Amino acid sequence: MTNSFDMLLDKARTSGIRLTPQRMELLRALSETTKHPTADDLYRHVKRILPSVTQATIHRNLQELVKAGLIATLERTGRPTQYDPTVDDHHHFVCRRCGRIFDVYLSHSEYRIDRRKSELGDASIDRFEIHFDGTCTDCLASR
Amino acid sequence: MTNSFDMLLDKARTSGIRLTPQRMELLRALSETTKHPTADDLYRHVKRILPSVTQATIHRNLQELVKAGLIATLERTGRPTQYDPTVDDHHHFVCRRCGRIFDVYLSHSEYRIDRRKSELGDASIDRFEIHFDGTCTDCLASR
DNA sequence: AAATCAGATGATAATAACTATCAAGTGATA
DNA sequence: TATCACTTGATAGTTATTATCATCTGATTT
Repeated sequence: MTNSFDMLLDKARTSGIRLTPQRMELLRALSETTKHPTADDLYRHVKRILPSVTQATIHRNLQELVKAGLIATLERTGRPTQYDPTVDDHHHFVCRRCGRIFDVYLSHSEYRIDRRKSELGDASIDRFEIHFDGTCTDCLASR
Repeated sequence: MTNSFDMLLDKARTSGIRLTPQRMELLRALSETTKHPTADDLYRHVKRILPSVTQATIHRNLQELVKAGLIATLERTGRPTQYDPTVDDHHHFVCRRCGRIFDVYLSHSEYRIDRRKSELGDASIDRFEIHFDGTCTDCLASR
C-alpha cells in the first residue's frame, strides 16, 4: 500500500534508523506523492525546507530508506533512479509516448516456466515484477 | 531466438544499416555469447581486433543495433546497460547472490489487471517483460 | 540535564557511463 | 571511380552517483 507519513515514521523507528530532519523531510515528501520522484526532484523539494542539504545526503538517505524497506526503487534505461513510496506488491506500466509511469495491480496472475529452454535448473524464485509498456489513455486520446 | 552471426548480418543488410568493420565485430561478439555483455565488455573485445575503436563508437553502434531491432537491452539498478543478442520473447532471472542473469522462457502466462486500483484507464498494452529474482542453482548448492 | 559516541551531515572531489561536437574518413550506390 | 550521406576517432562535456573526511548531532546512558 502507499505509506502515509505516520506509517513511514513508525517503520523508520522500528527499523532503528536514526531520524534526522533530512530524513523526516524525505519521508514527508515521499508520503505526499503518487508520482515516482528522482533523487534530484527530492533534493529540490527538501532544499526548500532545509537549504543547506546536499545531494550526497539525499542519495545516501534514499539508499538507507530502500535498504530499510521503507520505500522502493524503479529503474529505467538511461534515466535516473526513481523512488517509489509504495512498497506493496505491484507492477509498472510505462507509456512509450509520454514516458509517464503508472502503478499496476494484478488481481490474478500465473505463469509456467519452460525449464528446458530456460536453463534455470531448480533455482528458487523469490519474487517477480512485470514491466508493461504501451500507450496511456491520455496519449491514445491526443492523436 | 538467439541470433547467429549470419542471421545478424542478414538482418543488418535488410534494415539498411551500413556495415562497417566496427559493427561487424560487434555483431560477431554478440552472436558468440550467451551472456549479457556491457558496452565496456564489448569495447574491450572489439578493441582487440580494431585497436583504434573508441567507446563512443561502441555506444553509438549498440544504440543503432537496438533501434534496428537486431539486439535488445537489459537494464538493472545502478549497473551499466547490458546488451542481449536474443530478441525473441523472453524474460530474465537475476540471482540475488551472484548477480548472474539467466534467460527465462515461459510456456504459458496470464494475468488480470485490477483496473480499479491501477488507474490505467483503457491504456493499450503492447508488451510485458517479467523480471524474476531469487537464488540460482549454483548458489543454492554452495551453502 | 549533561555526557557520550556511533552514525549522520555538508563540502568537496572523484568516478562511471554515456553523449555531443566536429573534422576527417569510408561503404555503398550510381 | 566518383560521390556523398553516413560513420569514425578524438576530445570535451554532462549527468547521476559515490567517496572522503572533518565536523556535528540524535538517541541512549549516566
